[in-house]
Amino acid sequence: MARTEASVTDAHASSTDFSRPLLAWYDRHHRHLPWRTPPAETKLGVLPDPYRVWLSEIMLQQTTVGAVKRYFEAFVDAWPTVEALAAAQTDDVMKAWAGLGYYSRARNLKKCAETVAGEHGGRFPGSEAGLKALPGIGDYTAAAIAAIAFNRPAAVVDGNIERVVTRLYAIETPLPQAKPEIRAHVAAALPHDRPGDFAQAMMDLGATICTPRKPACVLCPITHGCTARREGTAERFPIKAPKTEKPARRGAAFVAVRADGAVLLRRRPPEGLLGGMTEVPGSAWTARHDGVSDDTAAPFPADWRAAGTIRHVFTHFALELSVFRAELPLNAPAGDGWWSAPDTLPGEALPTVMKKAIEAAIPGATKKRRKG
DNA sequence: CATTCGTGGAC
DNA sequence: TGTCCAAGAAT
Repeated sequence: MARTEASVTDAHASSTDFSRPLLAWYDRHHRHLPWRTPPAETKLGVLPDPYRVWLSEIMLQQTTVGAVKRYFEAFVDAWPTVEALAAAQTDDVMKAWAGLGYYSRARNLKKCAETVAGEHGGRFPGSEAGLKALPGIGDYTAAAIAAIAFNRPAAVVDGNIERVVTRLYAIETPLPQAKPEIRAHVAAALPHDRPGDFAQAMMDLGATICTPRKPACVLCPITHGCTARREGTAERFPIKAPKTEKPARRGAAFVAVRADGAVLLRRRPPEGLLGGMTEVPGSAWTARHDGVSDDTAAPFPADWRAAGTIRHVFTHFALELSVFRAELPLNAPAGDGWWSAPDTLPGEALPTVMKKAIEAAIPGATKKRRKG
């Protein structure tokens, strides 16, 4: 059944002007986050430190607020300014990032800090174009920093805002096709007095009310102009293209344990999967099964013994890793890698899949001990 | 425009 | 256990 002309007109007229009720809701119900300046202060003209905004935005790319908080605190403790981060050792940055995922973000974070410190006098550009020219900063992050840290009228569009807007206007076009249309709606609604609060209000709304499943429409401050709400179809949006299934890969990992408990590690290539991170020696990860149930792929001859199998799911494939363990003498060579003692192992730049492999061979070896 | 790039929590 | 997916960027 076709929509009446009156309902379309009404929906459009009320939806384009949702910024005021949204901001009023944000003033009362905003989330308290370590990197955020609350609206009571932004309304007085107090803006957050661009360094902290940038750091949080990079960490929050495809990553939940809950996971980011600890890392954010650790980073600002270790490196309080962009100059401090620029002067840091890249390996220390990778170690601090270990476990957060998408490690190209950490590599670009360091490059970006060096550029800002070295070529911009330690100050982040305030324009979207200037920000987007920096490593690791794309459309979303440039707009977010411009709006939040500099109060520039930038149209911020993240996953939350895509969901909110596609529901407000019942946009049937699938993502990412619908992105320009979504951006136009955001730009049309943008309140020029509070662009930073508006962006954060939209994201808070998406994170706490306009959620992917079971949205709390009864609590929504802009439900009045929402087409999907009126039609009872909120949960259908946003429409997304079907995703391809993940292939399986297999491989072997070798945990060499020296007589003093040290473990043999090596560095992965700087680009690509887990680029620049630390690993134990292992085979290639292939779709085939050969050479993973025995020690034929071992980096050197030793008394390799099966220590179990671990599974880990990456973004685009699932991995099954056969883990082997061998005891090596104190004078065993490290080759291209290094021996990491039991007290240094937990602090290494080990991605989660590698911690799982080491844990299979040496339970507890990668756990960080609490002081005291 | 499609792929590649992690991880852990929610349901 | 499986599935989705979270403040996306680079190529």
